[in-house]
Amino acid sequence: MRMGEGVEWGLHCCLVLAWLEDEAPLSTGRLAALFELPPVYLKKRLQALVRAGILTSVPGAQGGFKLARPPARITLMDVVAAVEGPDEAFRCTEIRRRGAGAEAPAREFAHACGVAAAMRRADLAWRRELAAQTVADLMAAAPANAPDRARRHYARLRG
Amino acid sequence: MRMGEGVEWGLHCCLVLAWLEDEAPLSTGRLAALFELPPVYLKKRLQALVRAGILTSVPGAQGGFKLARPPARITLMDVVAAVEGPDEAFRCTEIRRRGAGAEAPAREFAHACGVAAAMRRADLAWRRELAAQTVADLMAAAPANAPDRARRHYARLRG
DNA sequence: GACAAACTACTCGGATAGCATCTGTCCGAGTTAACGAGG
DNA sequence: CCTCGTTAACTCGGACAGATGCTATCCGAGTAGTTTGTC
Repeated sequence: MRMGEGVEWGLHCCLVLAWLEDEAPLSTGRLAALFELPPVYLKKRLQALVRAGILTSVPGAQGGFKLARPPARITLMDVVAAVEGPDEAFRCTEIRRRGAGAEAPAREFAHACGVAAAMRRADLAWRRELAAQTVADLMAAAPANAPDRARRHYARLRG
Repeated sequence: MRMGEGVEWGLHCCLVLAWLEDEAPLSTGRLAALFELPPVYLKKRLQALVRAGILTSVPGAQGGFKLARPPARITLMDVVAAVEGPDEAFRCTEIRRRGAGAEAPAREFAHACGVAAAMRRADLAWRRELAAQTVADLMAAAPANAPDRARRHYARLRG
């Protein structure tokens, strides 16, 4: 059970986009250069964030990406769901109905499987924790000089 | 980010092993027949539970698997970690050090990356919820006649 | 100098390989229980 | 009746294909800003 690296990329990109909001929009190439990431593949991931309504894309020359709403209103849950998909990790295949369960009365399956319910409880706790943290919180936790460093590095890319 | 079906299989098998404790050990074939699962692949997953110390295997004729300790002392976290591996879903690749971060002083990386810390917080909430539930809790939540049905179905397999 | 057309730079979306992991199967080695032969 | 060796059933561990999803790249289509050409 492993999470793709697109989540890490997406969150760091949201952070940079929040710091360099006045430089917006930032192109894929510049954004990729800030973290030495493969530009084309990063673009694919950013497009997922656009589809989810977290970023907006500006086409044309000097185009790029910018945040669709203030950092305080972008939760980590939003980004994870956008990149990894909305469905939960555990998928119940209802094996309780197979084999020995085949002869059980149908009403016994009216309520959810106990195993699935337990896994769902854990999944909800995970989602609740992700939804409680925003990109603004990440900005507050970052080193004080990180924004300036990103801004300088970005200016060098433009020059 | 999807979890393999081995977790579902493992939990249901632990449940059956707890119900039919006096019939132990249960062979892979019989256990697989109770849920109509591919026997050989199920065995591979059960071996993972043995390596984790959740089950014990009895070799030889009339051999099979049984619980290594009482159901109340087997948490869902134990089973998930045994089947899916112990490492957490989010893996920080330290992209903060690449590109713009390359010129930052080394001491800035002494504490963990904010993004990784946030994801870790959610992961811990997930693990805490899994560790708080045991196989005994699953037994209590299951339908009252499910154990008897499993026992009858199992007796038919032996006959 | 003003306007329009062509041009450039960029993004979007899909199509396409390469790779890793998950799913599933097979086989040989080792272990135990049951059975049978011999004393 | 007891003992020992053989047979059978089972598990363990690893080795080996197929399927699925993730990583990564490329190309054509569309859009906005810029440049060039014409009046």
